[in-house]
Amino acid sequence: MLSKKTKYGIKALTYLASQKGSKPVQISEIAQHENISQKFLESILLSLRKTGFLGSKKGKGGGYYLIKNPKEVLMTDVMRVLEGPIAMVPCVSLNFYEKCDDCPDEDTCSVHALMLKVRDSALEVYRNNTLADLVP
Amino acid sequence: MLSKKTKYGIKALTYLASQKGSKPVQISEIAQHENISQKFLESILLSLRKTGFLGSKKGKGGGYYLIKNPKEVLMTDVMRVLEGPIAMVPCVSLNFYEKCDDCPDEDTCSVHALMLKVRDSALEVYRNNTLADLVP
DNA sequence: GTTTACTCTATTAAATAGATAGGCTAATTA
DNA sequence: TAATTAGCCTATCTATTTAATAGAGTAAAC
Repeated sequence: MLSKKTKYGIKALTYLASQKGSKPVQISEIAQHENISQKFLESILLSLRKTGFLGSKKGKGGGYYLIKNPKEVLMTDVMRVLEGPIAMVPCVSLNFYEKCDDCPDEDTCSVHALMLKVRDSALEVYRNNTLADLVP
Repeated sequence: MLSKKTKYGIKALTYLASQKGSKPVQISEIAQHENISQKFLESILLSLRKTGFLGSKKGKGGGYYLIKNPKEVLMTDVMRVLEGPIAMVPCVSLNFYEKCDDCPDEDTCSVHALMLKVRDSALEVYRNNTLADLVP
């Protein structure tokens, strides 16, 4: 299940990507336009700023803006920051690998084998989609 | 994240599929071989029986056994029973569709568009894998 | 009729998601 | 410089879900 954090984050990013100029957009405007709890959105945008996707400006006329060109923002990166691992199981994760404590051997594990394929197929989708592709 | 229920369920199914004869296998044997809490496994196998994947036999010499040929058990069906929807968002689910209450229009929703692609790619994997493919 | 092993209900502990509250800080504008 | 605006940060709370566990009940085999 996709978390609301990720859902809201993607919506906010595409909203920013759809802006004409590069003027900062206020949190309240994004929250209203996308039907998101403003306080919750605050924390999401903050983490997107800390991870290098967004810049911000304080005070009157302030707000958030995209740092990169939407065409250069891979959904792989967005997903990893917002949702965490793309793999459904840590033992097939590229960026968040962890060994299963119950599984004696990954090479003969049926779950491992299946989830590896699922991860690859998801990765391909995310790699082939940038933020620009999501703007309607 | 894949739930342990699904993980254990798949392991149990592949263990049963790897059996030579079609004799019932006891819960305790599966639990031991796959490092699964026996009580938890009990409830999982029960639900797999109720959904038509397994048969069971009570009393001495009893246990669980596969009802169908492993080659005819699509992972799509296994996943839906154990994990629930394959889609990461209800609004792109084939079998568990639900409208998002916050989203005014699916056709212009960026999350919807992306998750549709992810669902399709996952579906393709599950459709092209049967239980037989998972046996090492 | 005793043993075996599945069946069912109930309970509980832990983790996580989602939301909310409130004060702080920096920048703008008058 | 004072007032206002809007992002920054920390803390807390509740609901839900997951995973595990306990224990009594029931059907079949021998």
